[in-house]
Amino acid sequence: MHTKAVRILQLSFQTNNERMQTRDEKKAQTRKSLMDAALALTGNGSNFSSISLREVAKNAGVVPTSFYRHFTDMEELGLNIIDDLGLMLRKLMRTARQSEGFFDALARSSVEFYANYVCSNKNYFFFMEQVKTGGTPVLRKAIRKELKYFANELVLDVRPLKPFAEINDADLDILCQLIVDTVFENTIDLLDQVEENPNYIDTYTEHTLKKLRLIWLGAMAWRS
Amino acid sequence: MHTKAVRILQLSFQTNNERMQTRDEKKAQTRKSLMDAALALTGNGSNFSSISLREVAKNAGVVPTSFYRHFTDMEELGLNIIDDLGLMLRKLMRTARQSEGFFDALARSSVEFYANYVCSNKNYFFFMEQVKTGGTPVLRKAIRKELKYFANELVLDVRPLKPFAEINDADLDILCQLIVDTVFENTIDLLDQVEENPNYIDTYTEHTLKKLRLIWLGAMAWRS
DNA sequence: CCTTTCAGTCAACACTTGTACACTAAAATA
DNA sequence: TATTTTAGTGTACAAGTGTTGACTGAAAGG
Repeated sequence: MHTKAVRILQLSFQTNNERMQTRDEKKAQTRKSLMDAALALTGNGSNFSSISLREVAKNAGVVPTSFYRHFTDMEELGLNIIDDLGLMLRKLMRTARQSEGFFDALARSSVEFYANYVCSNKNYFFFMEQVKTGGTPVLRKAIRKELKYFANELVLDVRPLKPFAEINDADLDILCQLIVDTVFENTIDLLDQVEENPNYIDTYTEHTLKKLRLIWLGAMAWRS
Repeated sequence: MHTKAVRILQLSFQTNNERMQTRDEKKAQTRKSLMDAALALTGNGSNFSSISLREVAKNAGVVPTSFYRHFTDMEELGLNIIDDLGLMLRKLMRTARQSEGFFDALARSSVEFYANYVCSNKNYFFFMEQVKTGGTPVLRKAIRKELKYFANELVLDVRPLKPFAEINDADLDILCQLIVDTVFENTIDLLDQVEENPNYIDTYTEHTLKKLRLIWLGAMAWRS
C-alpha cells in the first residue's frame, strides 16, 4: 500500500516534468517517430527506397542501432506505414459514405473531401503514390491490396443503386476499379501542384468530377 | 589518294575483327550501354532513384569515372531515357493510329498492340511507371509532359469524330486525359503479373477495353 | 607525319551505409 | 527489495558511395 502511494507520487511528479509514460508507451512513441521521420523524408522529395535507415534514425532523434528494436528492415517499416495508411483510407471512406444521392451530392462531396484530406496528409499520400509503382514488389503489392479493398467497398455501396442493376458482378468490379483509379491517379499531380498554387485543389476537384460524371454516364448506358 | 586507299583497307580489316567504329560511334555505344544498364537494373526490381552511378557503370562494363564523359548525373541519364521513351511512345502511337472505326476496331487493336508493346519493352515501362510517381520532381514532370503530349494527340484524333461534336475543347482534353490515364494506370499491374502468368496480358486487355467502352459510352451521353 | 583531342583507366579521397557487439540505466516483475 | 528485462547508446568495421585529378593510347585533323 505504501509502495503504491509512493509510485503514484513519482508518477504525478514525472507527469509535471516530461509527460508520464510507461515503457510500452515510450516505445510506441519512438516507433511513431521513426515512421514519421520516414514519411517526412519522402514528403520532402526523397524517394522512400533511397532513404537510409540512418537518415530515418537521425530524423527520429535516435541512434541508428535503435532502429532494430522496432523494425528489422526499412521494408518492414514501409509495410507498417501502409497499415496505417489503410486505416486512414478506411476512415476516410466511412466518412465520405455518409452522403445522400449519387452524383451531385455523393460524388462532389466525396471528391472535395478526398482532395482536402490528401492536402492535409501530404506525406502519407506522397508515400503512397511513390510506393504504388516505385516500391519493392512486396510494398507495391501491399498498396494495391489496399486499393482493391477500397474498390470492393465501393462495389457494396453501389450495387443496390438502380442504374447498376443491369451490370453483372465482374463488370461492376471493373467499373469500381476504374472509379478508384481515376480518383487516385492524379493525386500526385494534386500534391505537386498544390505546393505552388494553393487553389489547384479546385482544378483537381473539377477535373476529377468531370471524369467521374463521364464514367457515371457510361455506366448508365452499360449492359453487361 | 593513296592515304585514302590505306584507310579503306584498315577499315575493312577492322570490320572483320570487331565491328568498325569511328570515335563518335563508339562513344554513342557506351552511352547506350549506360542507359541500358540503368534500365536493366530498374527492370530487375531496383528503384531507379536508389541505383548508384557505380552500379550502372559496372553493368555497362565501364569504369565509374567514365560515366561523367556522358552524363553529369544520374538524373541527366534519367532524362535521356525519358527522351527515348518519348520517341518510342510516339512511334507506338503512330502505328496504333492506323486503324479504322472507333470502338471494336481502333480501341481493341490499339490496346492489344499497346499491351504487347509493353511486354516486349518491359524495362522501359518499369522505368516509366516507377519514375512517374517516384522519381525526383524533375523526372516526374518530364514523364508527365510525355503523357500530356500523348493525350493532346488523342484529342486531335478524336475531335473530328461525330460523338465528340457536342463536347467543348476543355472537356475533350479531360476526356482524353482520362483515356490515356486509364490505359497507363494498370501497366505496372500488367508488368508484375505477366511475369508469373503469361496470359495475364489478355485479362489486362479485356479489362482495359471494358473501361474504355464505359468511358466511350459516357462520352456519347455527354453534353458540355 | 606530327600534333591535338578525348573516351576510358587508375588510384585516392572523404563520406555514408548496414549491422554486430558490448554496455547502461531505468522500468517491470517477482 | 532484489532481480530481470529491455529501449536506447557507443564503438567499430567492412563495404559501397560520388567525385577529384593525373594519366594513356588511339582516333581525328592539320
